[in-house]
Amino acid sequence: MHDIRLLRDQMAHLREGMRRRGKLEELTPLLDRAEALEKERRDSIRVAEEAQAERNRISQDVAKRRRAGEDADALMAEGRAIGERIAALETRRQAVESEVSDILLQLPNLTLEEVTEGGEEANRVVRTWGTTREGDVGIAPHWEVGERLGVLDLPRGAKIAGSGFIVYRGGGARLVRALMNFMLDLHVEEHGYEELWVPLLVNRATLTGTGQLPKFEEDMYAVPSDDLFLIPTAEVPVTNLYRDEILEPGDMPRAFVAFSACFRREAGSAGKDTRGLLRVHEFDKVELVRYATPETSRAELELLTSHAETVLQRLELPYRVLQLAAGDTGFSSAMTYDLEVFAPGVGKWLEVSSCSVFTDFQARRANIRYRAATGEKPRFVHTLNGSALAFSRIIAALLEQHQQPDGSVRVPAALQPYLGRDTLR
RNA sequence: GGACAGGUGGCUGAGCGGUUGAAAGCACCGGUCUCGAAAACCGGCAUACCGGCAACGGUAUCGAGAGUUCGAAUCUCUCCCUGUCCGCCA
Repeated sequence: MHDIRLLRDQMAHLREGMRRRGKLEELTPLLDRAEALEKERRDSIRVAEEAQAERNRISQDVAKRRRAGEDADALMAEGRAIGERIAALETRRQAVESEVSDILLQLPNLTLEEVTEGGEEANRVVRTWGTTREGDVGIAPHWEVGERLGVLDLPRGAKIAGSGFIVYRGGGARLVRALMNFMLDLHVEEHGYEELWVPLLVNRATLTGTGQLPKFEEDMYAVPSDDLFLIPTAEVPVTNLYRDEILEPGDMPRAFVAFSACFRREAGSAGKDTRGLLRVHEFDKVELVRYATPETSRAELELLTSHAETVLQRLELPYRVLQLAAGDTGFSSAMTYDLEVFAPGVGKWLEVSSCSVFTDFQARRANIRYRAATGEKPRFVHTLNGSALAFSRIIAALLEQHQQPDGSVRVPAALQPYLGRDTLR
């Protein structure tokens, strides 16, 4: 969410930001409306507050007369009339304010200067790592090798829950557990993150804080009887950890890592990438979240991304890093790197991580602040997050990239102590 | 799920429906005293928004929301949270 003050004194800047995302034409009516409403909002505040001040004066007079034993009926009648006027003004003011904030919630974040303009086609590969097995013949897609090795049981997953719900078994089940421990240990012990274990069910206030609500309610699994939702990512509970709080000097920066299952209805993507593990309703993920100061957040994006990359390197999976163009950058993000790993069995680059800096866009919405020094005014933190990493696509990539001619799968050295074996066969 | 008891400023804790933004204490900041410190004393000390160059003025906020009233921290209702006891349960 943007600062409402932008509507007052930085309209040109705001319009330019929308243009860079390729959204100016679409959003111009909203921007114009918001600019006018903000003016009306301030006018209506002034008028309503003047009426309230008068009512307060009258009430004081009533009290004074009462104490003096004088008659106050006329004043009370006047107060009643003003009360009605105030109610009307308040109603109007609330309508204006809620329309402004509705619009504000629909405007995407401003991307950083260095983010290139344009849509998906303007995404830039900033670096690659490792050698892909693109073109190697005879590499089976992960669902085939997974079923053959007995590590995946897709039909039974579909039976007990539905398509897009996975049963891992034997070495596959242990692989999930191994990935969890491997990634958490790496980030805690080598990268300095605080480990968290968080609820998978969260309330509306939390989802509103990170922006899933009110706009994306349809994308989530819900428990209506208790008004709770299954989290689509650990970003939601973790970023909200300090919602409505002020961090004191010395509490910054913060770095959190959490494992969680993630639940996505994928309502709009039926029929796309439905085979195997590429797009599922429930998957596991280790998520990194950082609270930074405005001065360091840009540099922390590089740091966070490098932490996610380390996981891929240790798993010996070739990958590339994409810097997303403004038009492809997510709604709340100011700058995003996507990490894509190559899966030779399906012949595709798979997105396994998205590392973003949100500037103060999320923090304003979730009201997460910090004090740089004792006595100073609180400022909004800058939030960052990135997956490190999402399991199901990583498992797909492992089953394909490390597939041997005999159909077995080599386990990368970093994972062997966690998995207790060097080959899945 | 049931029964009680609560939710007031950074903390503790007062608060008859009418100068209560809110007593008092602690903490914190400044000053006096002191070689310095402690103690003592004096003063200051919430946030947000609106208007104003500013001084300052105004409005709102006592868990959240709605209501009663000329006027609500104080009365009514709904919800949320915390504590204790009971029930149920991995």
